[in-house]
Amino acid sequence: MASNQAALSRFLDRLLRRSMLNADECGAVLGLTSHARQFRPNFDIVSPGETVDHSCLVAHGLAARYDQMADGQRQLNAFHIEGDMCDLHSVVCPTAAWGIIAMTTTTVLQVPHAELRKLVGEYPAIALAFWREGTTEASILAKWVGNIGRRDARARLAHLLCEMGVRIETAGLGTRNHFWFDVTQSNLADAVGLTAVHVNRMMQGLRGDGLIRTMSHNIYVDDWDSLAEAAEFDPDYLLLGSGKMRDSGQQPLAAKIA
Amino acid sequence: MASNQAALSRFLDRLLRRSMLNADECGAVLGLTSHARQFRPNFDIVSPGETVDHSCLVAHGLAARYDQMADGQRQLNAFHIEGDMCDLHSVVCPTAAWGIIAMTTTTVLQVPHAELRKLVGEYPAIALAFWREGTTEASILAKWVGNIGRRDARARLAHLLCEMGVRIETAGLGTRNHFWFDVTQSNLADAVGLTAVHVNRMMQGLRGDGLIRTMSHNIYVDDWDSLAEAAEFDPDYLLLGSGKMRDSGQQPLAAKIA
DNA sequence: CGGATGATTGAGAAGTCTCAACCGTGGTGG
DNA sequence: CCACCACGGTTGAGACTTCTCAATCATCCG
Repeated sequence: MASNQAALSRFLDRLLRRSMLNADECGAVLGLTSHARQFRPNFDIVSPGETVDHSCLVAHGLAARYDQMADGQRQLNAFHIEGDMCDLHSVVCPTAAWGIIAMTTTTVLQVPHAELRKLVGEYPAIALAFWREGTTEASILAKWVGNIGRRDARARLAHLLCEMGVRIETAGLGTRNHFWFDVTQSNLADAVGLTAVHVNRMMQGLRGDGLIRTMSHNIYVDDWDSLAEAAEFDPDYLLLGSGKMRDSGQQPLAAKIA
Repeated sequence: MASNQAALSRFLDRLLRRSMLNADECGAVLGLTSHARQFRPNFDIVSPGETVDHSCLVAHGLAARYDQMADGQRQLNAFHIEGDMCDLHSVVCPTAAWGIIAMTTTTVLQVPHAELRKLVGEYPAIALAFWREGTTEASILAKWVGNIGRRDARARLAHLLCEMGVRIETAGLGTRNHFWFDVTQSNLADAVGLTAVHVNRMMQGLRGDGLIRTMSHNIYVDDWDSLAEAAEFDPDYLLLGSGKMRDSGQQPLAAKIA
């Protein structure tokens, strides 16, 4: 279970990025039991409409949440990197309309809802930390709505690359200037609401202008500032700002220290 | 404060639609204190990036959450009808990247975070109900991503009208066949990622095909089935399904009864 | 070597945007 | 009470982005 521990530790790190938890609470998170499962690329981790009794922690690989259209088209609406509990909200809403799919070969840890509910019941600060994670998800989704609704193809792609770069860097899995992002151009198209053909041309544009290079699913951002400018990227919506909160004390950290 | 009570009651109804709360918990929600404020159309209820110490309950009117682009373009990513606490997540994330704007003349009740935190600390079931509300928001946002990313103009508008119809009907503020929706075509455009001109033509199309009629911001849906079909509308994502949950018992209602 | 998958290219079609004008209505000031 | 103004809805024409379809190329793997 060594690898399970490593993944739980990543998950805890993610929680601690936005919420303060004390030693007991951290221990409780690390004490979660889980069952590892591996998924091949393009296989469903959770099928649309499925009712689940566990949440999925991405231990290795890359997963995405998606919405399926009647004509078979697909729209991705989130990427889940290592340490993300992609299904955390299923604790309170066990039947979701969306599905979760493995982008690359992906190992997930299935954590029983019963255990998560127990945590939430025993530690109010964890309940609020989980709620805060959900709010972060919503904030990212809202940004995606704007990105897809109001930006052209080039900016959409640039924005997605900026987001993934910052998230991966924050999670300690790479840097914003070089990270591993194992998606096909067709997947990218499904994420930004474009066609694979058009994504191809726009990526050529970004490469041609010297903003990025791509080598076998490694993204090298050679000119971060220009990429961020093309994307109108402002990381505030990732809610990584200073306001880390301690909920048992019912006070923001800053207020508590003062 | 009679009108404040009415609004809190609508908010409680909304919570009870997806979560089971006992008499104490209901009483606690209804006992929230609040300060009413009125906003004229197109005025910010919450400005982008603002840090707030209260949440906003829409008591009368219509509000929308939005993302502002650098060139002044705007993308709406949610509508908030009467009884919606549009800012509930600000309890755990007081600084949001988005703004909230009044669509029509709107009265909101500002509820201090301190009170909401107290509720959440005292009643675990309320904490989970709030988390569940946030999850619902995220589910709707995810659907919007798909709607904007993967559907054409006509379907996007049809989907928005279906969503608002069902939400308004569920909230008891109208029916899906006739409801009040006080937005300009320009607002609609900002919601579905189109141009006001194109929204105009598409609305003419929906009217011309006999699906809807519009009269001074009243929407009459004359052919719901066709509208839903044009939209590929499936209300599951609104999470209004049967699975109402009682969280103190840590069991879904169905399981508890069984 | 053969086959599969993903990236790339080209050309024409379609959907949506832009700009500019005009119309209808409700509110306002003289 | 009326003229005027502002705003929102409507229309037209041309431009531009993105899509569609189909073919070719490159790489990986058995």
